Amino acid sequence: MRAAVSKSFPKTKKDVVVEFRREMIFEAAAKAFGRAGYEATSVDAIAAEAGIGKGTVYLYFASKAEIYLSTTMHELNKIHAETVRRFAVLSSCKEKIELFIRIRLEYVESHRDFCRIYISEFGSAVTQPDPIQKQLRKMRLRQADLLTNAISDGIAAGEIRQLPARSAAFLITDVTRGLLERRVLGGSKSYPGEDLRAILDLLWNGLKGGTP
Amino acid sequence: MRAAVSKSFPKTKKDVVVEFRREMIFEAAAKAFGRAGYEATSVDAIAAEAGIGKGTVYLYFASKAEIYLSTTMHELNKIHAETVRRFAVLSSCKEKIELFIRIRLEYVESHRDFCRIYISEFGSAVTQPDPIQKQLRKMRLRQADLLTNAISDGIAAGEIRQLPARSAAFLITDVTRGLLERRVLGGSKSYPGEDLRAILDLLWNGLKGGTP
Amino acid sequence: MRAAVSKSFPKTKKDVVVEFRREMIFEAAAKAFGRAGYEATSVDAIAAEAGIGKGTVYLYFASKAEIYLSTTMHELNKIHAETVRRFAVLSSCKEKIELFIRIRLEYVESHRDFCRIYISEFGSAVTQPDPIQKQLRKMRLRQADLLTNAISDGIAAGEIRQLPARSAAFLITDVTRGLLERRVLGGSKSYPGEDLRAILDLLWNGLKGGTP
Amino acid sequence: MRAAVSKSFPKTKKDVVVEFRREMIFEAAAKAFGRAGYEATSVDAIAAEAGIGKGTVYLYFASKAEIYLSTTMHELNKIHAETVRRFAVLSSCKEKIELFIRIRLEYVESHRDFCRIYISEFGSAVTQPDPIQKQLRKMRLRQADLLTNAISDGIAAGEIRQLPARSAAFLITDVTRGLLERRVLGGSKSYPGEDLRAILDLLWNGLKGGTP
DNA sequence: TATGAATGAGGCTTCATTCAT
DNA sequence: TATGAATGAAGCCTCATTCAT
Repeated sequence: MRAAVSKSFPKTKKDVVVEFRREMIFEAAAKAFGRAGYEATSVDAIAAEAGIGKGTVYLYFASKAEIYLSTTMHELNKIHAETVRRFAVLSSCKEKIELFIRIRLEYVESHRDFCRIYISEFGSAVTQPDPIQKQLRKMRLRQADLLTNAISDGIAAGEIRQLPARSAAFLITDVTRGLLERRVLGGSKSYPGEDLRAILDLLWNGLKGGTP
Repeated sequence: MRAAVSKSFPKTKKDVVVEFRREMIFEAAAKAFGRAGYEATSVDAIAAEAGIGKGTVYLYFASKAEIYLSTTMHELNKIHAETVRRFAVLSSCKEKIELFIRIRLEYVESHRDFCRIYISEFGSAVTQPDPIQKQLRKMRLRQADLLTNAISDGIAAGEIRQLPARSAAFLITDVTRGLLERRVLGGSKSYPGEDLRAILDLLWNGLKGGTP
Repeated sequence: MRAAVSKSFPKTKKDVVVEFRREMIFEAAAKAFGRAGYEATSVDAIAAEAGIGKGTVYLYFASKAEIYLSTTMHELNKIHAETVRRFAVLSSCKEKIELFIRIRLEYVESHRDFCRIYISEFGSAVTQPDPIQKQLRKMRLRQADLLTNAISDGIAAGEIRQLPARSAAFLITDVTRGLLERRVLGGSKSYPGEDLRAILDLLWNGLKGGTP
Repeated sequence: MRAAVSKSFPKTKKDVVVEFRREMIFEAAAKAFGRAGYEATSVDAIAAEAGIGKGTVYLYFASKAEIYLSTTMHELNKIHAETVRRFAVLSSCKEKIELFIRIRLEYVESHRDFCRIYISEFGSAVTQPDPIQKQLRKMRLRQADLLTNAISDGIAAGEIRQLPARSAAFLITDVTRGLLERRVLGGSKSYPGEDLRAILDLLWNGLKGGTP
């Protein structure tokens, strides 16, 4: 039994292995869930994708629901962390909004598998088992908060007009999701750059506001 | 899918009965799917909700997937039709956009059960079986087209500035979905009116454009 | 939905079918459990033994545990009922004890399959899941009570000497179980009649008491 | 099974270690099996109880079934040996019978964990895999033989009347098991002493016999 | 036409056993 | 020698679908 204190620092070899395995499974699960969604994905499929035995999965996760939730949180945390990190060096609200969207677009490009989760689960949170739903909602709020803060700052700085920051933040997250969705589903024939530029332009005009 | 026109004119009594039964099942399915999502809803549950036998459901639909798709399309068609109908009497783009959103908000209020489908399935379309996905995508495009046209008209009329109508249309549909989602999930504590007004304001400013 | 009143009398056709099916499964379950015990018997095996599909079993029983408990109670009830019925025409305690044992011996002969449950589960009650254990214990007590009463009556009638009726009753049930066990496992080479006669003689002498 | 004598005289150090380890596991297994029965006890649980690795268990036992059988035999051998040892100093049959039961009652008190095995497995022997069953039956016969001999001696000595010694012996073992069972399951509210005295009295009267 | 009993494939999870370290 | 991570067979149970009535 490892004492509470030792927990943070001296990673035992076992800890490393466990972390490695979990990461492996995260990746496989992201792919598998991304392909078919929560219900339609079997634990078998995840194990196969990870190239390990089905039983092995249960050494690292207690249940299918936990795999799902952990995988989703793991990825969302990464995106969140990167957003926070890169926000730090920016001062203007405009730049932050653009970066917010751009990070997610990049993510979608480089994580074709997981992005489907990113997109669909925010949406279909409606139908998930309850504990999962709660967590997902929390993550979503946390994401919106990044923007809410940026916008509030922008308002304070006179960069944008007086408006309800939170509503604006949600508007941006919603639009971002739609953008990603069209990228992934290929519904939009426009070059992503074009679509993005148009969206940003619209957003920005909306935020800056029609000063008569 | 039976197009109303396609089959020779006089609807037989049988056709009427069939239509009636299907309608019944649509309603029940909307409620049931809305409660729990596609996978977690059993055909049994739908039959029970409709007050008929499970076997009977299969006389009117070939499979669970078909029930789902048909139900979804049925509802979306109703929304679409109403939108078209009410667009007809409006001329300004601004009014149309507002109406587009308002119709959907009203819908959510009066169809608490089905609206979860409306919301989640646009999102989780990503993870549906392929034929379902295709149909849903088509519906989504058709919906966006209503706005695209309205916007194009607005541009032509000089009501709003020159901008890619399609991108703007998608932006509106995405924002609308987010709005509904927050209504249903109760994540937003703001009065719906407030949130809506803020969103409309933002949209409109974005569309009208920053005339310096 | 059948009203509460109608429950006892007019057996619907469905009730009959259900009863029939349950009986079928009881029989199969008795055989299967008898062969291998609770844990080692699969629901599949029971279904196969009954000649029906696995899913069908679950139309009549909620779980494996319920099958087990119901089957056991069903059989034990039959034995109990017969004992009660045949006790009614007897007056002497001696006869009752002999009948008690004889009924169970007959049962073992004619129900080779279930008798293993009868025997082992009284014994291995120790290791069953809790709700099962409780029920089994109750059945066992009920069985012993039949004898306790008979013995009390015998004491009152001066037929046997003063002694703790309950302890004596348990002694008889224990001995009976052992007798059956040896019959079923074939461990005893003595003719059953001999063993039985010896046991009865011992019991009777024990109960009647050493008249000096 | 390693008979102490069979292998050349000088026990190697290895033999000692092996014996030690097996003993450790016996103890742990007795506790674990006693808690939950054969099927519901995992090898993991046994290893944990013994404070060793799961793999280690398999260095000393070939399978779970072997652990079970060995453990049971180990305990039964201890009881048997003690019975033999303490029988040696007694001459009357009556004393021996009383001692036989008393030893087992004491055992139950001091080995709360294993006693459940002692009780249930004689009973559920019916449902064990065959090789286990055979061994258990043998142990049971050996146990009964102790009593058979004592009774035969008693008859020869005129201490008790002429009767089938073997049947009487079984009767005693059966009654003993029942006694223990009630102790462990707590079904009997009578003080154990009372129950025991009543049983002994009954037995003795039965054996000594009805003097006409 | 309407029904729901019957079915069995398939899903999640556990656990005895093996084997590389 | 000791370990425990890895495995996959096997178990319980659900549910979409069929079919005899």
